[in-house]
Amino acid sequence: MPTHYAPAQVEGKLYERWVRAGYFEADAKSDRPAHTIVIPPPNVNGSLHIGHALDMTLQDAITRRKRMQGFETLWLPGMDHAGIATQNAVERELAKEGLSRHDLGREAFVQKVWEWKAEYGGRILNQMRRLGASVDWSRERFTFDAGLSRAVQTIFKRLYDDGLIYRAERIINWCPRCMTALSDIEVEHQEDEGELVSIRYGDGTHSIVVATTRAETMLGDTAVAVHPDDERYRHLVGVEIELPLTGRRVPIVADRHVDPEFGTGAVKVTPAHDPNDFEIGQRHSLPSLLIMDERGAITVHGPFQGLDRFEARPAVVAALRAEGRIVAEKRPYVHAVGHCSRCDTVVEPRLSLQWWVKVGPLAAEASAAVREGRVKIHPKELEPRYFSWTDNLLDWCISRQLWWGHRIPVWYGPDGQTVCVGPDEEPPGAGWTQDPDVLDTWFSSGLWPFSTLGWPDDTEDLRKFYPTSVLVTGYDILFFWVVRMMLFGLYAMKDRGPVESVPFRTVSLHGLVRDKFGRKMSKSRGNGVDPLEWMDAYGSDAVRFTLARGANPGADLATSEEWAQGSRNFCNKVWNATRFALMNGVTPAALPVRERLGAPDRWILSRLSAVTAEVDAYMEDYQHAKACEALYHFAWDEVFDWYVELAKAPLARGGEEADTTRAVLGHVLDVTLRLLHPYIPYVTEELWLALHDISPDAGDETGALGAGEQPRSIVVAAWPTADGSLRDPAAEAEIAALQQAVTEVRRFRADQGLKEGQKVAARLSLSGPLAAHEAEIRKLARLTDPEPGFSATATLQTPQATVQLDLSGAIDVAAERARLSKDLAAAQKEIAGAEAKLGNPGFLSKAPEAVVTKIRTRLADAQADVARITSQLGALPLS
RNA sequence: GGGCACAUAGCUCAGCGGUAGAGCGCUGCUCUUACAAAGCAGAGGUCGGCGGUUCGAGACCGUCUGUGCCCA
Repeated sequence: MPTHYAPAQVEGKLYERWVRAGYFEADAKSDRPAHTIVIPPPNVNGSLHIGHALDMTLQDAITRRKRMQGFETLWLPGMDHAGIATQNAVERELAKEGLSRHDLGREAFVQKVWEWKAEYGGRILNQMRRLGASVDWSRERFTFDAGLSRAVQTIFKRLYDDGLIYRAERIINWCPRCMTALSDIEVEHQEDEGELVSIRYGDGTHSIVVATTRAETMLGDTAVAVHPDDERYRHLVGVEIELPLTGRRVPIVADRHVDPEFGTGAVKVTPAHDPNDFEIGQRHSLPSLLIMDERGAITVHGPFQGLDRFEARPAVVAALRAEGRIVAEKRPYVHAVGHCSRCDTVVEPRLSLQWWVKVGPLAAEASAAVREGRVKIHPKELEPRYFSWTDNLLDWCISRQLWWGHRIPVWYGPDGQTVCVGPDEEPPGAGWTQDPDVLDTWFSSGLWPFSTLGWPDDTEDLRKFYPTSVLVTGYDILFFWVVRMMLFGLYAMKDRGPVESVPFRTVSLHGLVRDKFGRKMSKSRGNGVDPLEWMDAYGSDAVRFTLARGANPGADLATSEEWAQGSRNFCNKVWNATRFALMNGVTPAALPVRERLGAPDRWILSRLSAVTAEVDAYMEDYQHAKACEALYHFAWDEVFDWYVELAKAPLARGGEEADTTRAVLGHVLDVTLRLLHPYIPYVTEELWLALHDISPDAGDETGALGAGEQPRSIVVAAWPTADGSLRDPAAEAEIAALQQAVTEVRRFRADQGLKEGQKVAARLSLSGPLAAHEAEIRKLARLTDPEPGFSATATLQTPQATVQLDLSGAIDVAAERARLSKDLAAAQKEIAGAEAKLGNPGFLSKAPEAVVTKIRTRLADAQADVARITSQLGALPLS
């Protein structure tokens, strides 16, 4: 075995072996209880970023533990078709050849996208393999597959027939670059610098000043609105005034939604290009004038026709200025502007005929499922965020003016008829045309927890694996994807009743991965990290451990290359500790009877039992950071640093004692590797196979294990359960005293500047159970037996040990005095604190008995420390 | 403007009513036969400010200041 773990040499080999053995494939016919996770489907055109790596690591850890626990585990992989992003990508390709999708035509273009997908799509799935994701590849799904498309058509038809999908003309978010409608959540609001221009409308008789950041929209104004109680304008309500540049006259209307405090208290009303203005228009039966085409160019006849909206804006302002209409200008004026989340183009609100989901009744169900505890949001602190969405959802615009996506299954007849076609129905014949639009990608990924299992058919998979057990995703996805799945799952599965219709029993939310200073990763900042580069440099396990170790529920995690290095170091430590064991002939064996175990054995087994219980509880509660932390410290500090050091002597002595030590070390390593496996699967598998003397190349791995069959991989080895009978407080106290004595001597040696290898003669006086450990203390503290002429030049004390040392010369009295004085001060402070409490009648009468006892013990210990340290100080030479 | 978080060691974060913790970084010393990707030892914090509740407050309540996020 090499002295360092080399991830690149084992990862690929092991992953292939796992897949070949079928460990990750779920069996719907199994009678084991199911544990299901569906992956939040990444974009078909995406590649693995650090956030995916975190999300997948956590899902894999959960899944691997459940698999080891004997659940029939399904972790289902797949991707979504990412309508806008994918269409954009292919259009960019076409543009290089000077072509647009319109040159190809709809059918040929969609075919082109499929070809593109076959060639470039799904890169991320291979990257998941590298990460070690134990997904069931036989069940890989794609939102645009035939089966999932059938699910989309089915639910569309049902919702349509139930009156929950309708078509209506409303203001939508329009992206003039993508040339499609967007839903509210696909719009990102950013603070942009713009201008606020105040314009005087009207003429000599009546005039009014309005302010706007979008001056060009005045071409589409059909009114000016003021608040009905606004004294300043009351006399103008009902009057028609001149709209500059257009030759039109528009009314002044009174509307309660106008804020009289903002600006002049009068607002221009452009019903076709602003959601609030549209509402005002509806209330006052105002006409709506569309003044731009789909690319955002002005369509109004006159000097501005054909100008892009951003060219038209200054042109309109200039024209107004020429007429003396500009009353005030504020520039720059910072305000929130909506941008397309796909291409960052400024979104244009636009009156448009689109398809909508009536969300109200569905959202009420989604809200109730969480309020009634049928679905748990973890951590609970994020529940308000969930409710803030489900309780305030507006109707969802689901149609997109794209070609890549599920086409809306609605046909229009020659005489204005409309028919929605179900999945097994024939479309109507000649003279009918299908709606040209496609559905929002989220419409299909909202079905993911059941469409992937074969819905709408009543499949074995669906019966076995739905509802899914837990959904693991970032809190930033809560409001769109999670809520969508809740809406659809509860609706599509309602026949199963309230408890069984939920898409998942728990939503486990993690945070965002940030840089080492806690800043958001971004392209402009250049602080993003490529998880693949880290995998190359430090191994997949190191990347996984770094992410899992930082994953506190619902909280962002800062990460940096140093921490990946630290995780790599940890993996290497595990490697070398196991390597040590193997070099000493350790193999897992039955634990010897208790009588044969020494105190170190009983101590480490006791700790193992405690840590097993702790880690198991943390993982059950999705507290990965804490589970990793507990494992890290147990493995490194306790097993590798102390137990392995204590094991060296008995191993060297040989005989039955060595056999016992080998058995205990083998057991502890075996369990520790299994506990670590969900987080660092590769190195633990490599070592576990070595420990069990199984060749990974033998090809003798078995899939589902039969009764009594030995696992040939840690992947299917049993998850450890804590053996409470191994708990041994006495042994823990005994080893703690040993550690205290050893550390005290080491500390003294370091303070005195003694070389590490320099032996020091010492006389030990050990009390209680510690008396049995003189040899261990001498070895670990590098103390030799006193020789004739021994002269104690320094004396060290711990509660159970007195160590006299012969340094054969003067010691550094000042250093020792400084040290002892510091300890003395600490002990005295402790006494003062304890005495203050015990002298307080309120404390004695009101504090719980256990706390009072604890303080009394602490006082006594501190008093003993003061006595001991004082005597040590007194014994020091004066100079 | 509305809402929700968060302020603890140099950095990033745990702790959430009864002795201030971790990782990294830092300071010494060591190639001690698993590991220098290591070992040993150590330094470092009036837990953002001010009030309050309590026998007792990083922890609970109020308030101020600062930061972040979501929505408008």
